[in-house]
Amino acid sequence: MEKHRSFCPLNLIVEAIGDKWSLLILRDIMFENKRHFRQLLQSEEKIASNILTDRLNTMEREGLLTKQPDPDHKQKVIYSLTQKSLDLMPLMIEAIRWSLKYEPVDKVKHKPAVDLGNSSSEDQELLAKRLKQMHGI
Amino acid sequence: MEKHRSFCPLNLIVEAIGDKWSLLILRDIMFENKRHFRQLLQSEEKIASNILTDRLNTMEREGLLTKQPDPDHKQKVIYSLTQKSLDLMPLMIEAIRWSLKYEPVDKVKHKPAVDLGNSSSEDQELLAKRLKQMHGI
DNA sequence: GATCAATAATTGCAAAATGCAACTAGTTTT
DNA sequence: AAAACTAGTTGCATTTTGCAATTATTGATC
Repeated sequence: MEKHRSFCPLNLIVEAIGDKWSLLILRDIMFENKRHFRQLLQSEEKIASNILTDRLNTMEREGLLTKQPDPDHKQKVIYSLTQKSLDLMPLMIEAIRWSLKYEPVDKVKHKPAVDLGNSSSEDQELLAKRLKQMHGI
Repeated sequence: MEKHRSFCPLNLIVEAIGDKWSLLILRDIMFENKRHFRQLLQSEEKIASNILTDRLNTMEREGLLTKQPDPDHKQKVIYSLTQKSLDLMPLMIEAIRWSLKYEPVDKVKHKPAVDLGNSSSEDQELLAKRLKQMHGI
């Protein structure tokens, strides 16, 4: 099952989150406070529900997410970040910075991301702390 | 042709380099000093030649690489970094750090990458400068 | 100058990943 | 009881990737 093309750090992260959707799902959980399947389904990029299911399960298996039943709603599942996925924040911030420099980012619609790209490391620490509380890490 | 799923910075970078190979090709050019097709073909991960061709062309179109004929070797092509791809270095370093923390990196075989992950920002600046010279940026 | 090896690809076909629309079984709301 | 909502599942079409063989051109060797 578990087979790696190589044990190069860059390859390993590509294998882990280098598909077209995983990082966007984590973005929505991390920065948009989405915690339910239905919310994640409503991303701007319009992920298909079967892909979403697959990615959520894969990322759970990889330790990037945890699932728990919603106590207020028997049919809802709450998705939470782990330390492992939270630790992708620095990478995501570098990604945002790069895109801001080179890609046609909609800076109005995505002002929170822009702000994050420009935030100090203290602000990032603060956000990380807040997320850790919210996600019970 | 040019159609984006959204103009979110994270989505745009995923669209640009979020496939299974682009980042590894850039890694080989950036950190392994590979400059020719044949060298890139010999990556540890065993990329197929048609995929390599496709990614090189795509990345050239995206401004992540430039091609030039090798003056010493009429049938060789030299691939060079651009400022745009060089500016992915901070992201790659964060990626390396994350993998070192969470993935089964072979730290012996990939010592240069490990060292890069642990390097100071001064060392990174120095490397960037050296690469800029080598690639004529 | 004929042969052989190396170069950057290209081609054809198989396999895997993704996309899309409809559907499901159970749950909550009205 | 009916309607709407929940996290998925299913089936099928399209796209991307993987693999092996092949190609046209150039350079090096004999």
